[in-house]
Amino acid sequence: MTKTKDKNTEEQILNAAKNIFQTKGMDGSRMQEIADKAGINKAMLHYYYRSKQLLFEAVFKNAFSLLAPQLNTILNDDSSIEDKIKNFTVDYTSFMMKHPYLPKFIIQELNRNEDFIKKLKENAGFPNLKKFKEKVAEEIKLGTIKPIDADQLFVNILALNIFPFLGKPLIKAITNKDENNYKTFVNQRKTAVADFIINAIKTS
Amino acid sequence: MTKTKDKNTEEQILNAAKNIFQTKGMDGSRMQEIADKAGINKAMLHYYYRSKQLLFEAVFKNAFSLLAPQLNTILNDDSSIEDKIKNFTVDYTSFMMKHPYLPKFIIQELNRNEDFIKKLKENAGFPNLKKFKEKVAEEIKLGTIKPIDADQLFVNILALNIFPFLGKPLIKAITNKDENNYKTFVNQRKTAVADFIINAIKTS
DNA sequence: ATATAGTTTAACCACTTGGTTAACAAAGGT
DNA sequence: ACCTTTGTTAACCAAGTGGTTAAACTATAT
Repeated sequence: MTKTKDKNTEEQILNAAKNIFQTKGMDGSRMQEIADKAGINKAMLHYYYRSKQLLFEAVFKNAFSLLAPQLNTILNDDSSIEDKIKNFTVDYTSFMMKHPYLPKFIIQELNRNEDFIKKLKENAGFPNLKKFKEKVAEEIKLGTIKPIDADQLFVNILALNIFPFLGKPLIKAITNKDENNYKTFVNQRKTAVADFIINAIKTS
Repeated sequence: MTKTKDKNTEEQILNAAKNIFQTKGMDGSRMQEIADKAGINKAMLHYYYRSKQLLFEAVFKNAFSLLAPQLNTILNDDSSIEDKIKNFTVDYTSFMMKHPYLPKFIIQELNRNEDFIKKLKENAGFPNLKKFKEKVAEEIKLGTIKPIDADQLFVNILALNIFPFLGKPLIKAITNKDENNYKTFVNQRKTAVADFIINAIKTS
């Protein structure tokens, strides 16, 4: 409905496609709806992107290329585990509050087509756990954190940060929060989650 | 394709519909495909369930009625927070390993149609946090656990337990695990997650 | 046996879907 | 000016979509 003007057609289409695909998913989206939102003829979608599948892939890769760097910061920098967790939790949550559809879009579409991730894995910049694992091993040896499997720790960090954006309708219902309460709740998690994780792993 | 015989038609349809809807979602599922899997004529779907929407709702309610009791155990029993967490983590993960599509199906469809949860909320047996909150407050007062917002704790528990079933393709790719490794990984979480949470909240 | 009600099917229908086409307009180079 | 390339549109198309129908089959009661 609302069309964002003043851009060249190709970018216009990509923006509209982002909007529709990310809210409705591949299966729930219609080419006509994307064309309408872009304010152009449906044939233009095919002129620039050939098919729904290719247009979708353009949107998906674009979305994933926003998520991956978020993960890489925690994985590849040289700070302590504690700092990694603190920074990641604040940064990731702040970022996702600006792009609330991103996590569900990526998770949902990866579940729909598991082959998709294979292509992404070949890309440079795909998240790699090597350095993170070394750092965890090092800090366990130093005694600053308790023994824990690095994969488990990584998944825990991810889970605590991503889940509020995936399970929002369920959480809102169970905890009886309206949109505003929920926003406050998620904001509090920026520090609450970091504290929680650090308490769980730091040596007492 | 594979049809499970020896049941009355209505149940046959519901089983096929479960199978298709839970793997492909409402938008990605076709009535013809459900009919094929049930081994019956497509008209029978409408004979017994009137429309795709109603058939879907039958499947969804059925699925949610499996999930809700899982949550209620942790919320409504009288055991200590520590025992709640230990039991829930083992029980929930074991249950979901048998029904791996359930979490993504429910989360995805709740995101697709946020109104849906309103109907569910009216149902008796919809998860309620009252007793859990009281228990958390009590243990904080007693000093057995550190001060923490009960909603945050609840979401943390949920996140750590559910996320591995939502983000499986992503986690598998990042942690470089095949199907078998992943199964082992999730199995280890039955105790690892409980320990993690308890470490995070117990008073030192 | 025969009527009655419930069950099942093949064929059909209107509409939507992704995608194509042919004609046309705009721009750019010569 | 003229031609070629690029961008854009309305109209169209075949395949698929959820849903309906009328006829046939099955069982059960009378």
